[in-house]
Amino acid sequence: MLKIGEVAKSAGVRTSAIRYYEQIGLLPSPRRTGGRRQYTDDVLLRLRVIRFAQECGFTLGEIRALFAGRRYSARLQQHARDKIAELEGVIGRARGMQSLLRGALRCKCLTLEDCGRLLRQAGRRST
Amino acid sequence: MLKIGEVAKSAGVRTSAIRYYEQIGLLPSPRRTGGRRQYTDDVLLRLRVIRFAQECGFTLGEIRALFAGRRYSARLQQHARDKIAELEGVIGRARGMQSLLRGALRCKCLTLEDCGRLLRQAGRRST
DNA sequence: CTACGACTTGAAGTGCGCTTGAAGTCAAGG
DNA sequence: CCTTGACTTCAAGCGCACTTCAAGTCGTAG
Repeated sequence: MLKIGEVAKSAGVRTSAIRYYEQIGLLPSPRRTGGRRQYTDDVLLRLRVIRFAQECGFTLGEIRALFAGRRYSARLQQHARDKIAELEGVIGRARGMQSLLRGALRCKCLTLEDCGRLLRQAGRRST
Repeated sequence: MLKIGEVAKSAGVRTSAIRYYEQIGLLPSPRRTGGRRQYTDDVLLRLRVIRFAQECGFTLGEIRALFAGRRYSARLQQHARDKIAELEGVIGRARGMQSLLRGALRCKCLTLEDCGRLLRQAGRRST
């Protein structure tokens, strides 16, 4: 059993963030001993997934939905598929921005404006 | 010459956002006629770049820096190179999240927890 | 000339993801 | 027993990226 401080330390999150996650229903409310939260190791895994999903651009609300859904739920599976597609868009945009920046470096107009030719790629596809 | 409303419409941004961008120095303050902003077509290009960069995870502050820097500035070029590298990370994480979701779909534990094996990939590399 | 809508400014409000502060509680060490 | 420090709750505050509101101005159509 881990105290919140230990969890925070080993997960690299602040205790305030952990309490906040619990508050918004992203983490289950753990058993308490004398009012204090007692965590099992599971929470560390869960915090890792949360951080990871966050880094991929998921909001806490979306992550909560992923956790909360019943297994085998068609709606949830669809959500997952949508997200996979969305991430494809993220990747495409990131690649586009890379080539924009690389182009900018090459053509020395790193103010980006006036360098319209770089932006024709950029103009396409919005989210 | 375009009025703010026309710019907003053709760029798909709200006028409030345009004024906000100007306020924070992301868009230059345009010439005014009787107090009203008069834009040239340039602004449309600029707004496209702004939106695009935003979608790639740049903050408005960073985008402003990219615009503001003097051409040929070594510091700016370094910033661009750093960003290119950062985007590599973004792409990697997005791919990781995709395979996490795909794995979750396959193994039917779409609550993501209990599915620790999917997370070994996730555990690695932070930002 | 007047009415109307699109514009102006400045200030306050919004939602997200937390953080910070105040006031109090619990438990382990000296 | 008492102190210390990590914990508790609840409320307020913060930074970002805007939006909304209030009060007033401009210019064009009728």
